[in-house]
Order: sequence, then C-alpha cells, then structure tokens
Amino acid sequence: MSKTDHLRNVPIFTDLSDSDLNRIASKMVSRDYEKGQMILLEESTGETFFIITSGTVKVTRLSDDGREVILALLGGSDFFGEMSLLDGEGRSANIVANEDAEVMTLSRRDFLECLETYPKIAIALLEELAVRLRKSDQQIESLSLSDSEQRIGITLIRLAEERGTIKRGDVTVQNLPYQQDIANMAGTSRETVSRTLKLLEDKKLVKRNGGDITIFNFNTFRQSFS
Amino acid sequence: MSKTDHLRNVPIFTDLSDSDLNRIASKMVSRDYEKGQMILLEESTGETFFIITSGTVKVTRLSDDGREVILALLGGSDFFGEMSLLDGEGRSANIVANEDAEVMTLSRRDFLECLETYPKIAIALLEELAVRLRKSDQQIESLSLSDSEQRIGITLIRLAEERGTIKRGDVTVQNLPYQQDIANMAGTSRETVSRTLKLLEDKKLVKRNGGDITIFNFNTFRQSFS
DNA sequence: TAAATATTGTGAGATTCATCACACACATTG
DNA sequence: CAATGTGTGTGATGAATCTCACAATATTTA
Repeated sequence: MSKTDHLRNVPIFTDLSDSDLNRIASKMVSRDYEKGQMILLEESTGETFFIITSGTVKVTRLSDDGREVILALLGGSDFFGEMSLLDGEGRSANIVANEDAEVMTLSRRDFLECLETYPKIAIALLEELAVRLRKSDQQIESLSLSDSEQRIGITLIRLAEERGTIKRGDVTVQNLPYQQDIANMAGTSRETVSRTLKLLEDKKLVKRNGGDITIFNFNTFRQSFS
Repeated sequence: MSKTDHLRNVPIFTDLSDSDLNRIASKMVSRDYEKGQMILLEESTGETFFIITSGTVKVTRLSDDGREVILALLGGSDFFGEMSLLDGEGRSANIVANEDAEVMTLSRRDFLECLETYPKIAIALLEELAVRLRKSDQQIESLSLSDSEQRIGITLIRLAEERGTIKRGDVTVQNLPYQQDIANMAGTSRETVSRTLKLLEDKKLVKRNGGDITIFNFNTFRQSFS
C-alpha cells in the first residue's frame, strides 16, 4: 500500500483530495520499530506527528517506582504525537511498540502548516480529540466509581470495540493482551485480572480459548458494565 | 464589562481583532443560572457553546445509583459545550452551577461557522483540548496508581493552580469546596477527605482557616505529590 | 526434546478504605 | 433562644483487593 493510501484511511485526512494527500504524503517519512522499542519518551519535547501503518503501540504513563498505566492501545491508521505539537508542552506519555510496528512521520512544521492550509483537517482533528476526551472522562468515572470486576469488564469492552470481530451477537477478541497489560489498563493488579476473568467465565459471560476471548451477547454484556 | 471584553479574555478568542470579536459577540446571548441549577443534562444533545462570564460551574458524571464524579470545576472565561458540538455525540457530562453563574451562549451553527471562518480559533481550540486531555491523562494515572492521600493532595494542587493566590511560596485557596466535592474530584469518600486534611495539617504541610486552606511551600508540596 | 523463560492460576495474610453511626460545630430561622 | 439544618470529625467494622509466595502452564530457545 502506498503512503497516500495509508493517509486516506486516517480519519483526519479522509476529506482531502488525492492531490492534497499526495502533497502531504511526500513530506512523510517511514520508520520501523521492533516490539518493545520506545518510540517516544516522556521527557522529550514532541517534534513529530506519527501515523501507524502497521502493528500496534501502547501509550503509557509511568510512576517513579516503575508502575505503568496504559492510556490507550493504538493500531493501524491511528495517530499520535499531536498533543505536544499543539500545546507546546513536553510529552506527557510514553509510546512503546507493542509489537513490531511501522509508522509514518510528519515534522512539527509540516504538521502545523497542514492545519493552517486545510481547515478541514483542524476540524476533523478537533472531532478526534473530542472523542478521546470523552473516552478519558468515561475512564475517570469508571476508575472512581466501579469495582475491579466492572473496570475489567469495561476494559474488555474497549478492546472488543477496537479490535473485536462480531459473529451472531458475540464478539471475539483475538490475541488478548497479557493480563499485566489488562491490569494496567483497568487500574488493578495482575492477580485480580486472572481471578476476574475466571469469574466471568464461570458466569458464562465469556469464553477463553488460548489467547482469544469471546464475549457472549456483547450488547447485553456492554449494558451490564456501563 | 461588555460582551466583547468578555470574549477577549477567552483563550481561544484572544488572537482575533476587535471587529471580529464584535461580530461574534453580537451573536451571543447571556443567560443566568442560580446555584445548584442544572445547565446541561447528560441526556440532551449538545446544541450550544457556553462561555462563563461569572461564577463557577462543575462538570460531573453521575452513576445510576447517584454517586457523582467531578471532572472539572470551571470559572470565569472558561468554556464548555464544545465536545458534543464537535463530535455530534450526545452530552457525556452534566453541568451544574456551583454558585450563581452568568454565561454567554453561541448556537451550534454560529460556533461551527466561527471555526470555518477563523482557522485560528480552531487551532487555539485544539490547544485547549490538548491541555484538557493532558489533565485527564494525569488524573487517570493518579486514580490508577496513587493512594487516597496522594489523590487528595493532587486535587488540592489542581484547585490551587486554578484559583489560588501566591504569597512567598505559599498558596492560599479561599473558599475550598465542600469535603464531599473534594471527595468526588479525588475519587474517594468524604470521611477520607476529612481525615486526610487533618493529616496534612498535622504534618504541617497545610493550614486550614475557616473555608480557606494554605499550602506551605507550594513547589515542594507539588513535587512530593506527583 | 530438554531446558529456560514467560505467562497465568491460586491460596493466605496484610492493608487500605468505604461505610455506618453518631457526636460536634456553626449558621440560619422561626 | 430553641430548633433545625448543614457541614465536619472520628471510632469501629467489614469488604475489597493488593501483595507475596509459589505452583502450574505455555511458549521460546538452545
């Protein structure tokens, strides 16, 4: 797939004409990262905008004592790096390749120029940030009010909505993240994730199979956890 | 103060000329709310953009059983309502007047037209959303990793940064919110807030005086809580 | 395939914190 | 002033869940 084709799939660029896409694509540079490799470090100032063309990355914050919070898992056509380009602050999160990943990058100058030149991009980006903010708010609510079973349920829902496949009302997520990562997404401990997944399986709400999980009756499941 | 003057203080409008500000101001309508009055309800679709001209409001989410999470306290020159205008989703939070408040409103159509007409507004709004997203991420981290003392400390820092007055390195916040509201901001219980504030006072980190609180050595305080 | 490593499962004890219950302080109101 | 309301302080208790320790699988590597 060409650079231009990749761009077309990114929500904030979908409104552009082919020639505009080409113009932007010509300014972008590809980079590869191996699993586990750090793409962006918390301390560095953000100078680059990234679009993921393959693989997945995780967006994290780390505490002094090394504990990790996973803010998001991003995959193909998702983008990141825009925050510090926009507000000029240093990075607030780390980005790590969760599996081998390929990204396209745009420099700060070119990115900001895009925003000025194509107001549609700015507006589409506003929409995207609004969606992210909304998700963050939901997560803050769930961390504040829900017990660990609920939070883990909600985390499964997030995963299912992002990478699940539907089949007759059931949703299967292949290659569930490690329990430690689920714990870091749900704000709980790895052991609690282990016990809770077993509990959900005992309740016949989900079925595990190797690294995959199937959520039965996804709509019902979702309702009972939010 | 005239409508135009109010607009000038709002970060996303600061770059505009007086005549542009006047144009926008002419489309805005003032409204008053009494303490405790609901400004926006979770279920309604957002059709209005709001700028606060006086008073404060709280942005909350409610669980089924009535427990509340306070996502933000907003005051003069802050704005809200933009999220559902941008992504078209229904509102995700409630807005309540925390004390008597006066706001200026802009209709959906006029707001979106502003964005198209003045790309600078769109870019400034992007910056603002980036800042908010950053704060949300910090809060998610603190809810995930910190104990209640830390979370309450961080909440005090948020309050101090938004409405505190500095004096020789100490910061005083006048009219601290009720303990129940602090609890709802910090994701803990009212009783824990009571005990923790006493603890912080015993440690000589803060001093309470009526409804006011002084944080000694604010920079040190901030460092030890983040 | 065996060995080594990584991931998951599970019991038991320690700990934090929410909750309940009620006392106390302070202001407001009839 | 009594009476009522609203916010705060504080002990006791129990439940949720974190942590530690180690066993059981699964996966990768030699």
